[in-house]
Amino acid sequence: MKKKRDKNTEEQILEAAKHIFQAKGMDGARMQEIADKANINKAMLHYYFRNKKMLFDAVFKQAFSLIAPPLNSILNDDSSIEEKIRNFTSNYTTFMMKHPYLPNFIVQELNRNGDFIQKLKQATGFPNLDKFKTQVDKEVLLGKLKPIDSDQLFVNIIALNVFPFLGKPLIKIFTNKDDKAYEDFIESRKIEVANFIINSIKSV
Amino acid sequence: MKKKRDKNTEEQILEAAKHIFQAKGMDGARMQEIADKANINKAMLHYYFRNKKMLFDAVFKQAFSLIAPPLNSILNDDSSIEEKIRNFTSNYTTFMMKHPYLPNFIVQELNRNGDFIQKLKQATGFPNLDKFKTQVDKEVLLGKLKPIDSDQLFVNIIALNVFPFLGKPLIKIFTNKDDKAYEDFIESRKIEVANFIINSIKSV
DNA sequence: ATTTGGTTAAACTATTTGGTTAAAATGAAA
DNA sequence: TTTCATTTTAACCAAATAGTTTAACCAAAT
Repeated sequence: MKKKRDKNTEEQILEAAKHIFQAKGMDGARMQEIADKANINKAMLHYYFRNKKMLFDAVFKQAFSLIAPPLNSILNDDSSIEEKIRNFTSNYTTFMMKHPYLPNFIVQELNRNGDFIQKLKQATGFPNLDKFKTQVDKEVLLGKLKPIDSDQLFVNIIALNVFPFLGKPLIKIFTNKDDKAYEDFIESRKIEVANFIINSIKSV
Repeated sequence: MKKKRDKNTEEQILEAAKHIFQAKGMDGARMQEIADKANINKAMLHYYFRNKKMLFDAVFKQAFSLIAPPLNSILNDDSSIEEKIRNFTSNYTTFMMKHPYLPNFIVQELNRNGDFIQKLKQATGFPNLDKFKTQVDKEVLLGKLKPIDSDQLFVNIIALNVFPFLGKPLIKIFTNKDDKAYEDFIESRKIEVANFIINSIKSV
């Protein structure tokens, strides 16, 4: 009467689903392809996750949980804005280089399916900007930073760090880079982007 | 023996296909849905465009042609880098506000289908960065700009202008904005982003 | 009026695909 | 060894979907 619950199978499915969904999206992915990748009978996908939507949600939630908490912790530590920016830029680029499909996957599916961003907001570790915003305002008041709206600054930081992964194909043709050159380019952004931002906002 | 060729039908199809493909992507779009939207028999889609792939390509090519040539002309006019940045930021944001699905559509499908970016490069009006790059290098040498790699600057400009549209759902929850607030936020970026960039790169 | 090339609609086809089912295998506990 | 819940497999199924075919339609040319 004891459950055996081969945790391994469930993980194999999730791992395979992650690959397929991230590469092809919800609509482009095929349940059979996921099953094949996991070396498992297709019925198992339904046994463990009921249907495609729920399997997808599980994958998405896991992907989002990789991104959000670290962002949250950087945003809320006790360092200065300048340190936060340098820290974030370096860490996130390093992380994204290891998970290049992630940004596109999340942005894409969020644009496609608006309602399920609401569910995410409840999740623990969902980024909270309050501290960051008051800190920016304070440093502006103290004269450490030039006047800037904290939301604008936040979006600028994210944009400069995330876009290069979203727009990889565009960047490669526009700037005539092969894969190696692109990788070097990204690598150097770990510090270049931080400098670019600090240059712009730091008081002289 | 004369052809009647109701040009209108073809345009209706393209218009409907544009809407559906941009909202749902290649995989999520349904030929029947496109036909319904165009108020036309599904067989017409195949009569005019042969198959789904070719219809999609036509839509994509048209979308890309909306984006690329204006970028090219701004990049290659005779104004200074600072003017180019202000000009581009304002014009592109205005344009994107009228076509909010466009950036996501292009980025998405380019990431999905790597090979057809090659075809685009042949198209006339494909952006050429040479003049922009030499101009940046020159202004750096003249001391007008602080030292910066022209590719990095280019990507930063694009990132700051395009990301806010790609990441609309993310921005809305992270910064707690409803649709109106988001729109105001974007509107103010028409000048804020240019200031942000100029602040960073202009020599003091 | 008839022919003719191009256009449109309706019905149809073949295949793919998400999901189901029923039976077989597995393995821990009694 | 028997029992019995849990896990796995193979065969199915119904709906959806891209694409095809065939015949009707229409406007202009003869």
